[in-house]
Amino acid sequence: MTGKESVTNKPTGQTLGEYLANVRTSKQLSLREVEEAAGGIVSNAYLSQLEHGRINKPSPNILHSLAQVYGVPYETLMEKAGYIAAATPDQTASRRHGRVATFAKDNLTKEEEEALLEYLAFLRSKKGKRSL
Amino acid sequence: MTGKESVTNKPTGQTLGEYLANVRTSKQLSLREVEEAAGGIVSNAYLSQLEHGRINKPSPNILHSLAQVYGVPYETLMEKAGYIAAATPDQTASRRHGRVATFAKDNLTKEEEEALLEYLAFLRSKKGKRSL
DNA sequence: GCAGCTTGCTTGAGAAATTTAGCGGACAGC
DNA sequence: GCTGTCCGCTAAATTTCTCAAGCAAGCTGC
Repeated sequence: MTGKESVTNKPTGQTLGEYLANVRTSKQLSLREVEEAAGGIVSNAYLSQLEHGRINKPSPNILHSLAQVYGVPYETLMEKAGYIAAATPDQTASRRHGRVATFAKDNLTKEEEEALLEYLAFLRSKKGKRSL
Repeated sequence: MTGKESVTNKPTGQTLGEYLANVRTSKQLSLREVEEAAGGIVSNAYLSQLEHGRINKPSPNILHSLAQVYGVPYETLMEKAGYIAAATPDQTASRRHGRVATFAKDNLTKEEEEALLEYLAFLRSKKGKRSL
């Protein structure tokens, strides 16, 4: 499609539904077209409910899909859906981290690590299976 | 209800629930700890249902959150939840770099990862109890 | 004009997902 | 002993989401 982004939307007091409806009509897409463009992740029926405010908090993956299709920032939708509060333009992208990665690194003791390495070696030595 | 269902130690056939339970216990996290670490995106109650296979298709954002907290590849969870058709081991191995952070030394295949997690859980279960 | 077809949207029922509130058990401190 | 807190779990209530219609409007050819 022609990349015509003349969608002048100020994140003012628009609800999620209003906003979505606005963007869609601006781009002159039908509900069914959006459904298709989203790869079926949102049904046209569901979109309708969304635009009419019958659903308060669609799950983030739906919003993500719509953000893609509409070419609007994901954060905007997330904010309007009430997942992230307010959002001063400052903290849009980098919210809180730290905690998440903590577990990632590991809490293996040395013994455990050795045992696991050994076991892994064992696993690999007998690798002859072809399943899956 | 106390389904002792086949605890086949065949790592390949782990369900989403089994896998999640496995990872969590390996890391010695309680349900409520995970809830907290995920920023409240998954409730402890929900996690419990998840681990017991009472939920078929948790939404991708939940899975993503858990993947972050547990440090396991998102794709693995997505696949186990049935969103993407099972990838061949080869594809999975080379697909991305989020490999098991618990054991980042080696490049583990998905099967190996599962086997090791299971084994680790086994190791720790013998070793004694949690001292909090 | 009006049948038949298509396109855009809406609706309602029902199946899932997700949250809230609460249970009984284990364990520490008093 | 009690008391409080944490654990995993579950039943029930709420909400999201899907699916199968339905309605109105704009065609087309007759």
